[in-house]
Amino acid sequence: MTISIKDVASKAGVSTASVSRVLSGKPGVGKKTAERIREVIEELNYRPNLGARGLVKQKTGNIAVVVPRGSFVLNNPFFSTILEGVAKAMDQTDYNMLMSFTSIQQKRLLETQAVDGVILFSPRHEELSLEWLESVGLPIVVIGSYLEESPFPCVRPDDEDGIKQAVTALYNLGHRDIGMINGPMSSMHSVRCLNGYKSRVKELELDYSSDNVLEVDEFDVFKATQAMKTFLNNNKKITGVVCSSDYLAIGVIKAASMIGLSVPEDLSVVGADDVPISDFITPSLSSVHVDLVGIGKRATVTLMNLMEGKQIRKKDVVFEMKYIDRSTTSIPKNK
Amino acid sequence: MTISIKDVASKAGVSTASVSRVLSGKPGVGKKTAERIREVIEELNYRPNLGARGLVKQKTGNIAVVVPRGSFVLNNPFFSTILEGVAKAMDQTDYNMLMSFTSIQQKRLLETQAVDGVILFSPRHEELSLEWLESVGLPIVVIGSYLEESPFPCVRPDDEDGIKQAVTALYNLGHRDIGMINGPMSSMHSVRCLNGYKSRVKELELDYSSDNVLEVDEFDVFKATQAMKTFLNNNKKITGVVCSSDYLAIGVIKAASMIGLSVPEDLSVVGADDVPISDFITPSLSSVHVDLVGIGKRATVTLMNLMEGKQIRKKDVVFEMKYIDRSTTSIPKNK
DNA sequence: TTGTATGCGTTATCAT
DNA sequence: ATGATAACGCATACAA
Repeated sequence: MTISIKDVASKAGVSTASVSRVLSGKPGVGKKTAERIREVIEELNYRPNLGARGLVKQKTGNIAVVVPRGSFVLNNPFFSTILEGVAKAMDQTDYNMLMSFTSIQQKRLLETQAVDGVILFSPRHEELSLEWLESVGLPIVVIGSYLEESPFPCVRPDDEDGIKQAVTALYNLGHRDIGMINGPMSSMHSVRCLNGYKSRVKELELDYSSDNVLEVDEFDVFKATQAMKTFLNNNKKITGVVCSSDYLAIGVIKAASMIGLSVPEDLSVVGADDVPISDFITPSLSSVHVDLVGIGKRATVTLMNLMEGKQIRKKDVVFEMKYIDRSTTSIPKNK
Repeated sequence: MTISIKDVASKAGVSTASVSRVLSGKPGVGKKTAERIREVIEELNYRPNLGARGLVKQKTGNIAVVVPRGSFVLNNPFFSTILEGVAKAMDQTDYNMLMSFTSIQQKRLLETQAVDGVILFSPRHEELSLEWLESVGLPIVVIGSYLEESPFPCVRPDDEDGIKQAVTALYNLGHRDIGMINGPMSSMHSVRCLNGYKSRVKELELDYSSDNVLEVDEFDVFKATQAMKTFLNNNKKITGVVCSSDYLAIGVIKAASMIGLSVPEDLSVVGADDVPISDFITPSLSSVHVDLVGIGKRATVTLMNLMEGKQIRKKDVVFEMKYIDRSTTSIPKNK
């Protein structure tokens, strides 16, 4: 019993064409008739059917937000903060946000002409194939970088430099044995972070050893914490650690406390990305800040431009990072 | 240049009707022709246009997840954890998740026949009018309770009992001066929590005073923290506080640390809902646990049933809560 | 079993 | 300025 354009047309005594014209604000309809039509629309509380419109215009009016790795991400403040930016920017447009978490959903979403464009949160190598992504032929903007050879515009933090700043900050405090907690190397993000760590450590003429870096999977918080515990136990000389995410940093703090190390007295910890909660927990987390909300907004705007056929100036937009000194870092204790 | 059902029909040398039939797995098509059609579909990599299908079937295939109060919620683990449950359950269905954060978006989404049903995160009184919600005539399930007179099925934590348990736990530890940090009373949740606090305090024959409860708006974290500081300063006799959410509890811990109170030595803190990060921070937060993911799942399943026209047995599903003793609570210090 | 024809709610083209 | 009418891509009632 939905009310259609025909209903308002007949009630207003005009053709559907005219109604459609006033609906889309197109010229070619008399002032008086237009007025009458508007009244009827109001009266009947008519709302156009977006699906039908989409059918003829070949546009759906919604864009897909594709986040791999399951719904886990929702509880990761890194993602949710960027998502906040995406949502805010999207509110400025006429598009709706279609979220999908599983690959089955994602495939269906992108293949069934259900969206006009997609925002893709950087998948890992094994997750979404570049080939398939290209084959769907949709405008795509990726957040957080994917593969080097990806043809899609990308918006991301300068994570490599971020980690460098973190190492430097620790060094300046007097730390000489600096460890690193990283995510899995199947993600470009982790690769970049490791690069940053390595190169800065060498620049500072500290000795680099793979023993000092721990690679964990953030999905399994429990396993990750366990790994950190043994890592810290096996590397007693480490006085400070940099992490590739705040999430991991919070885990390290927990692991440290479990084995009787206090932060920052016994161990300095710095995170990365500076998610909102990092300033909120006690002690507040030293981190390398980046405008995550801005990244989400920028990605959305870029996608809009892409969909309008505009030329994209920068195919790779990187947001600068900045070290924030808070309460999980201090001068190393003499051992 | 999208490929349609006609293309596969002609290439297979059959009518679109037959193609449509195999597509929807309906009987009435020969084994051999069906096979041929399937081959062509594969060959052409044909995918049905969901919009067109929706037009004729009067279904869109997606459901709206309506979260009021802006994208703020994304960074609130309470919401994102429930959302995780919604997403997981949704993955089991053929529906897509359309998220909306602003009221303009929400109106458009629900009015333009863009969705078949909606999951509504409990709005505050002033946000979404019951009248309007009913007028759109969509199947709606609300999460976390809305208005008493709401006709929509609802899934929520037993927050009233949760707060009672929190008060009791503190009492059993020896606390006699127990404060409360609550959200704004425009939300049913806060109303319920206050009720629980009041009634249990009276049952325990502690004296109730409105001076002992602070009402803050969780949106403005900064302001909230400030308010908590002055609250704690003005109520030195309080040795323990219960909070209507873990989010607030984390804030209290920060406020306490700012004015030199240590948790739990000087002040015991209990949260509510037990979001994942609460067990992860240091010291880990004592809280009243509830299966948030389960709530999300349950709401989704209920919505599915509602859309299928099934009779809903329980119009009000409440999930029980259970106190979890962790590290932010202890025996009160003698003053 | 298979095909034809119509309609779903719009927009757009072409007449008038 | 206005109105028929043909698409859009699909499902289905009805014929064959």
